Amino acid sequence: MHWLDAPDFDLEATLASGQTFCWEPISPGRWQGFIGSTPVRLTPCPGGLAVEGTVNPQTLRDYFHLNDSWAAWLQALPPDPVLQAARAACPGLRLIRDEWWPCTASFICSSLKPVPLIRRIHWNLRRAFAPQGAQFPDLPFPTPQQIAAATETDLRALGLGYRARHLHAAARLLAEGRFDFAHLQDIPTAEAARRLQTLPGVGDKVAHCILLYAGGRLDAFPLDVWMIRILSQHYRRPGRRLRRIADLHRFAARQLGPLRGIAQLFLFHAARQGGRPQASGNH
DNA sequence: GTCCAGGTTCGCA
DNA sequence: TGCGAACCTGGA
Repeated sequence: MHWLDAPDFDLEATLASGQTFCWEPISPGRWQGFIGSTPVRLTPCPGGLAVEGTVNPQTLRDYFHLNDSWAAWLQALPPDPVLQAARAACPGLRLIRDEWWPCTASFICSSLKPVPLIRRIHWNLRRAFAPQGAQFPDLPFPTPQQIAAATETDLRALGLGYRARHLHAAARLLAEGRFDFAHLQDIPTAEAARRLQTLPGVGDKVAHCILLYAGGRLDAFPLDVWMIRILSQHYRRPGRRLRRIADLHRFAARQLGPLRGIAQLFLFHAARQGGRPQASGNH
């Protein structure tokens, strides 16, 4: 057990905010999970975290952006009143940085599921592909090869529903080398999102989640029902309706700037604290 | 029993 | 292009 100095950091908000599903609560406030393939248990303490595990402190800091660049990014966000209110509502919220495949697989499973159920599916996958009876920390996320080798029926039994077909097909593309996350590195975010959408079950929203939460693309902007509602409620200009996804992305870029992924994190979290979004049909 | 959840895909104008 | 319906499932 060691100690990590982390003032102004809200572990609970960060891990429960739906960015990552690689963590599960084990008792009030206490979480266990994985940074990449490294198992960690974290307990919040005044001014920081108690850390169980062999994780390198710098790795932990990078994962939660507990470093100088975070303050600089916050400084660079636009002085937008709605965004400032959202930031004030949860100043300790941070962006995390997961690995490509667990992040992608989890978000393929996320459609029309609330966060706790997505997390359950994620951990079902870890447990289903581990040796019988294995427990934390011996629960690595299954590889694309492992998931591709399973059947769709196997996956459905883990609570995936119709998403099983998508996850299985996406895993096959990766296992067969027909899709490689490395090819996303040096291309613009919009192009990277288009390439990610060649994976079954990955549409615009999920692609942007993957780019923000695994790719570290701060200009990725997941447009879910919450964000669409926020944009239309707070930023809509009279007489102009934003309907098309491309229009919404352009509008978000203008309104929230190149770090709009960070802005999204706060806006989304603040909106969720406020209650359910209105039913607004499919998007 | 009914409704809904951080969406994607498919078919059809 | 753009719209609407279908899709699994668990929890309120």
